[in-house]
This record gives sequence, structure tokens and C-alpha cells, in this order.
Amino acid sequence: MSTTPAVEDYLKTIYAHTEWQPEPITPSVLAARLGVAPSSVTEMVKKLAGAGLITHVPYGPLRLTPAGFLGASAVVRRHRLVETWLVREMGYDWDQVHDEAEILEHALSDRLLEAIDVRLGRPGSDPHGDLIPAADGSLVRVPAIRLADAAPGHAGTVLRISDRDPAILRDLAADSIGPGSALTVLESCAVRLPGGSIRLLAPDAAASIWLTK
Amino acid sequence: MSTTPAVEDYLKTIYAHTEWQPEPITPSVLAARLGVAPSSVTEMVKKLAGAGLITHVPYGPLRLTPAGFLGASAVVRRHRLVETWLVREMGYDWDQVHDEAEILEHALSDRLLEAIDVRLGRPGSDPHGDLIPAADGSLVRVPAIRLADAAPGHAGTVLRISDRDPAILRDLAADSIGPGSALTVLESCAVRLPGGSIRLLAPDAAASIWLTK
DNA sequence: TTCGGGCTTTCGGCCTGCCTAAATCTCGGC
DNA sequence: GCCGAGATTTAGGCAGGCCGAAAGCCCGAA
Repeated sequence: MSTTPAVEDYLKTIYAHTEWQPEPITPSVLAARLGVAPSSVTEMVKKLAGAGLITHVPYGPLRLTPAGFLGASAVVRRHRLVETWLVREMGYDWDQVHDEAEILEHALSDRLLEAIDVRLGRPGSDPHGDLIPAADGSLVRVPAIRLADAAPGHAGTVLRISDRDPAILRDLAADSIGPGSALTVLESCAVRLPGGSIRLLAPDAAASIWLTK
Repeated sequence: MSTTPAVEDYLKTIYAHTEWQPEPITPSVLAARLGVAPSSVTEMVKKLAGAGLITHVPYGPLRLTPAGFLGASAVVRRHRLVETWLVREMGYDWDQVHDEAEILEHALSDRLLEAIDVRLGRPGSDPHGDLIPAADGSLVRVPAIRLADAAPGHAGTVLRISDRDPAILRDLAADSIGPGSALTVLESCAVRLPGGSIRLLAPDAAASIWLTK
């Protein structure tokens, strides 16, 4: 089976789902994430399973096989390296890179990717704080906790901010909150910044931020 | 009509055909250039004509409308800026950039293109010597003559080398002939370089090289 | 234990872009 | 003026990805 942009998007989305929590993804969630109808997912799932990229029992959740994990890692690696490049060299802000990377991730050759990786000094994480898989799919895990799940009083620095919703990224950037920011959690939706100022976060935003443990 | 990669490729190829000679392109030539069957061209021609991008009378040649010219210019601009960027910043040689640009030209946003253009200092020509259209489709023409058509004794510098055939580009690069090289034509397929050394060129290569008049 | 709502799958269809094979047209040579 | 080679178009099909509607499955609540 050929690895089309659609295949890459499905693999990437399945991969992303289990990156920060253990539950495998279900077809309906995958459909919602991709913005396609559930029946489209059923169809593609057959193809991916037939190609040995995912495992799937009817009516059950979806899991990447080792081969699928490798393929997904490659797409995620391309996406995150592109994001890092856009911010470091092309004048993008970290909350503006997602859509561009979404397209370029399907268009870069291995050679160009390697050239970008070298230019950037083989970065380990992207502008949102997400880890960049190595070419073999390996990455260094860091213990993290969702801000929304952190106990009041918890202090930590922002490790990553999910890039799923661009509006959240914009709002946080406007609030001067980004990867590396030090925060103290007051309650689930309020935080104190180093200067002492207090920010009230939308529940969505609080669920998108991951802090050091 | 949406502007898909296929549409962009058709427009770009029609544009390229009349860039260095005046005859409009025929469906069969277009099919050969694109590597598709003639019937596929007929089909797409209907769509492009219906969208007002080309004019076409049945069994006749194809011509870009002003709208089609603008669309084609945009694709060509993206292609050539990408080639220039790959050579100047990403360590590619000028005979290696075509295939990568062929894909990236469909993937860059206007914003990223502008950033690249600015970084490169708004170059007027790409690594093969081809002119880069401005955003409005305009470009500065330079009088040129095909090496294969030049009279013996004609001396000039290489303005451009058609990037159609990668093998030709490789061979010429190995012979140290590239855009900017000074040449004296001995006969249609032999040239003298500044050092006095003489090169015999394949007819294909001689037809791919354009010299100053 | 049964039932119903929600999730998943099946089914039939649509669109793009490509193909081959079979018309059909054009035009130069005789 | 006719004819045939070559170019173009038509017709019928295929694969990838998507859709909505309808059928099927699963599991928790009663």
C-alpha cells in the first residue's frame, strides 16, 4: 500500500492520541479529529489494518503496530521539525506554525528534512514543547501533568501546549504563556505567573497545557 | 474550480512551453510533458477552459488566458524560488533541485513564500538561469539564443539551462558548464570554454542551453 | 433480562484524475 | 480531390477518499 497524505494523516492522528494518555483511540474520535465521517474512518481502517500498520477488532479501538508506529513517527517528526524551522528561521510565531506544517509534512523529502534537522542542530522538541521523534521513532519522555489535573499549589514550568486548537495558542501567547513559562496553579483554571500576576484560563486552555511534575 | 496540484501542473507546463519560443502547445505535447495519456489532457482541458484559464478550439492548440497566465506565473514563481532557496541555503547543487521543487511548489503558503523571497533578497532568476516571475506575473525578459541555433563563432555567457532533463543538468555540471559560464560556439555541438578547453555536447544538451545574444 | 441510545459498519454514490480502446477529425501528400 | 497517418476526442472503467442513510452491534440502565 502506498503511503498517501491521507494515510499519513490517519497514522499521525492515532499516534498523537496516545502520546499523553494511554487509552487507544476509537473510530469516532479519530473521525472527529480528522474532520471526516465515521464511515470514511471504517474504510481507511480496513486499508491500514490490511497493510499491517494498525490492529483492529471490529467495534474495538485502534492501535498502531510497530510498523505503523514507525510510519507515524516519521510524519510527526516531519511536522515538528517543520514547525521548529518556521519559528527559528522564517519569522513565524509559535502559535502560527501548525497549519503550514500540516501541509509541508507531506511534501518534504528525506534529504531536505535532514538538511533542516542539521541546520537547526537536531532539536529535541518543537516550539510547542512537543518532543521530536528521532529518525528511528525513539524519543526521550519527560514526566508531565496536565494543568487542569494539577493540584492547587503545584508549581512547574510549561513543558508543552497542545497545538490542536489555534485559538487557544493565540490566547495563551497573548497572555505571555508559552513553553518554558513558570507557573503556580491556584485552582484548576487560575495560575500565578512569576511576576505575581494572575491569569484565568478557559477550561480548554487548562487542558491543553502540560507542566513539569 | 479549485486549484489542485494537477491544475497547477497543467498551467505551469503550458506556461513553460511558450517561455522561450512562441508556438502554442498542443494537447499531445502537453500529454508527453506531463507523462499522462492524451485523453487525460482532453479531460482537463475542458475543465481549465470552463474555468476561463485557457482558450481552446476543438482539435486546436492551447493558450493561457490572462487569468490562466497569472495562475501559472504563481506556480512557476513558487517553483523557482524554492529552487533558489534549496541551492542558496540548503546545500543542494543546481542540478539536484528540480524534483524537490516539483513537490514543494504545491505546498507553500503565500506567507512562507514571501518569507523565503525576502530572505533571498528577492532574486530575479533561479539556479538554472530561469527568470522568477514577480507576484503579479511580470518578469524582465533578456534576449537569448539557443546554443544549438547559434552561429559558429558566437560568444556569450550561459543565461539559462532548461531543467527539463536532470541527466543533462548532471552532465553539464560535470563539464563545469552552468549559468554564467562564458562560451564560444565552434559548431552546433562543440564549445570552447574560457580556459581554452573544448567540450563536445550532446544535441539534447546544446538545445537546452541558452546564451546571451 | 431487556431495551435503547450511541457507536460502528455496510451500502450505494460522488468527484477527481488517470487509463485503454475506439471513434473522429485534420491536413499534407499524391 | 482523395486518402491515410497522426492527433484529438469520446466512451467506459478503475482507484483513492470522501459522503449520507440505513443496518448492526454493544453495553449500561432500569
